[in-house]
Amino acid sequence: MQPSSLSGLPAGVGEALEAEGVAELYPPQEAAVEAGVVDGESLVAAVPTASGKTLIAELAMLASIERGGKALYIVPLRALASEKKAEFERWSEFGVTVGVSTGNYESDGEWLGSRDIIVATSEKVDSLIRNGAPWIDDLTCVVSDEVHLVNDSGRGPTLEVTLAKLRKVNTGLQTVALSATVGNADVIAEWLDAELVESDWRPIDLRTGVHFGNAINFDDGSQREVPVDRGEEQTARLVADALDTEEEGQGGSSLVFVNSRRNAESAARKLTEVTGSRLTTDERDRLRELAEELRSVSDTDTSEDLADAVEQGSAFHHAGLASEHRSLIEDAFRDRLIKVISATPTLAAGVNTPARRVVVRDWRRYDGDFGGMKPLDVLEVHQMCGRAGRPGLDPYGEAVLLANDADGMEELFDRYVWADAEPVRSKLAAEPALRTHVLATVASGFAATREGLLSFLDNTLYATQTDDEGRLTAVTDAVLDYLAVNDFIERERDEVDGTERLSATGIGHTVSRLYLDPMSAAEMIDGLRDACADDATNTTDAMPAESGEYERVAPDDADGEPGFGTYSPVGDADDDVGDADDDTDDAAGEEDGKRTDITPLGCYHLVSRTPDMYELYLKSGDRETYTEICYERETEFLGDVPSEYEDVRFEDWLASLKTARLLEDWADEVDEDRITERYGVGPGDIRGKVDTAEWLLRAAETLASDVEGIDGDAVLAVRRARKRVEYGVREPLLNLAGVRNVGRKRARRLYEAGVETRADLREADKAVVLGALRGREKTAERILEHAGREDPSMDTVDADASASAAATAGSSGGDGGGDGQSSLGDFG
DNA sequence: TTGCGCTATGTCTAGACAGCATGTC
DNA sequence: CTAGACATAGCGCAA
Repeated sequence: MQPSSLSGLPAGVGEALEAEGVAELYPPQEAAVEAGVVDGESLVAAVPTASGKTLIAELAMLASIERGGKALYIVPLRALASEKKAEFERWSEFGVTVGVSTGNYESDGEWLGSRDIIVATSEKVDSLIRNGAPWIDDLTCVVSDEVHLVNDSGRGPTLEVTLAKLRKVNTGLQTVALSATVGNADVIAEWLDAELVESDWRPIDLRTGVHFGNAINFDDGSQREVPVDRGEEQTARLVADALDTEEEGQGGSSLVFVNSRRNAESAARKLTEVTGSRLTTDERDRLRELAEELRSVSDTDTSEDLADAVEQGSAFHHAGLASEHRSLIEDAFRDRLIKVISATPTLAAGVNTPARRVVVRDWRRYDGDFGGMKPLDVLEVHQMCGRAGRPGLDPYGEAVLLANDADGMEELFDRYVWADAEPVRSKLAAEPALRTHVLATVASGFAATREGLLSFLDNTLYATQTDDEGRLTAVTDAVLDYLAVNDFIERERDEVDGTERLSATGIGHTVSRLYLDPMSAAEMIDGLRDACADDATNTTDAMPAESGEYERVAPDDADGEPGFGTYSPVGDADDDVGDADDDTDDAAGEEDGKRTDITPLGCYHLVSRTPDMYELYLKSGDRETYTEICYERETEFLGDVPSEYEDVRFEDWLASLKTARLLEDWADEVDEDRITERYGVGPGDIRGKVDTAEWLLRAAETLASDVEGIDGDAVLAVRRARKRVEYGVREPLLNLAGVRNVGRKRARRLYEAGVETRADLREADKAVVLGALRGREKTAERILEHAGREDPSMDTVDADASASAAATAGSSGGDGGGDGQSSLGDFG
């Protein structure tokens, strides 16, 4: 079937596709057309990755737009949103416009309504529905990419409920669901009233095999000789073999999947021996440049190790990397500059990074709940394998699993090579998921009674899958109780017909719109109220002692009451607790003359113990460290501190305290590398935590001003804490850090040089500013401009030496151009 | 006593969505 | 029911 033979598309689209090289539709695409995607039929396409799924979606969207409609494309990852947008923008010559909306990035509110195609994450779509985005009603076509995500217990329910809502608002909405090949695509099709196209067809052949001994044994019965010498690593040998195989003059790059960050890093280091000796001089030069760029992203060991490996043509990839690291690596890999990446599953589901050969080195991963090493899902391994085969470069892709012996090889063949992916199962009937979605469903008017709610939930995948109707009802009732107790919904019995009416309270609406887990909201409200109540009854001793030591007093009543231990301050310090270099006293706190007992640490702990913040893991020794801090700073926590004897709860509390301390360190201008070292995290983790904290603190501010019993001082305290964590600076630097292109580092340098505020920036001696910014004229000019200075030009200005010295003394190390990584507007 | 190399024991473990609008004399 | 890479402590031994 030729693209130009399709009717219903905007004029010229078929020809344009043919000009792009799509002479014939792929078989699955043809099947989709036959099933009626171009005519507005709903469709589930369960086909392998990179087999032209996107084109199926494009045909549906373009045809829908041609009929005067509007399309929504739901992506599973923020990073994919921009990738898809760029892809769809090639239709702009046919008048098709594209907009993106994710938590991160938004191509302007009102404006979205005028776009023909909108790309968004499922959570963002959910949020837009909750907030009543007007264009939702205008949708005629929705595409859900990677629908098998409904199987995920954390995020699946959101996708499920969101699709149900879209279809409810918009009867006759064309639903196109793109899925990996899963065990029960038919059930998904049944749920969505859609036609089903299922296929294993791939445009680039994929050979899957298992390496054992001296050869890879492929699923098609062929073998490839890859002898492993004694003392040599299987992985290294396979990567070398791919590189040495010249196909059309190209050595093939590889992707190695491993099961932990540490393994990813150590594998990358080992693989430098393979890649380093196979580089041209030109590649070496370009890699050195890339390495410098990577180093300047962040002053951490992770950054350094990554750059060292990259200089040799090898890289690692995991969520501890900063996002700038990740995209630099991905781009360089696509450009074939980097020869091998060893990665955790980040890369399996993320942006498109095909390789000639994929090596699945580890097929088991630690899982605490499982109690050991758990075999990966078949679906996950298939996704990894699916990354093999670069379109236009490789005649076929190779995916290789590793076995140590014949038995192992047989097991891998049975378990993964021959196996079909697991069926997808809805995870909706769980309290955390329903807590959020029941509230949102009631708040945004999709249901007004318990029965209405249950009948709405009948439109979900869960309902079409389950044979146990009772379970969903039971969990829903439990959740309704929870929401009512916490004052998020109201239940009123109608005197006439006896039905129970459900409605969201004011605060319930707010929680729904803020996209908070109601439990997070409840925790934050309780904590802040508690602090304000203490404040009112206890104004004189509410002041936290600056350096006081606290000694725990065991609960005085040993009866069965599950109460909390009581703690009281003790005047005399008898030992030296805490790092000397780590004083967190915040002199600036007193500057406004009004002391509130809500400290940043208190705020950070409050949001850290919320279910919306995922926990940092307590390592050995952490228990003691943080128990100690818990007593030392007992007065700062908002709400009750659980007793040390209440094991599980206390453990969670300490884990949250660890997160809170990380945030506090960040807000105290502790160097990034100190933080990564101290908490055992990567630069990417810090950014993630900071972002989440920022979001939750902002939500806490909104809640606090909406709710009874929380005073204005508390709101201000939360705001201050939020700004400090947002910019990563102490109080006095807040003003400076608000200037674009001034992050925590530049703000500190300017401050040390005597430029203390935005206003100073406009008045200050340019030589001083330039000195503080280490002589970088362009940076200085941009900053002055953003500060509102009339004449930002730095021509004829010489850097002031003493300012430069003061600035350097203030911060450690860190050269390279990309400093100030905490500022959003930074560029390379 | 010092230094070395070995083994027993202990430690640690993937990923990632959301909101929101800034400041000024 | 289930792991494995790596670091560190602890030990025996030889010089």
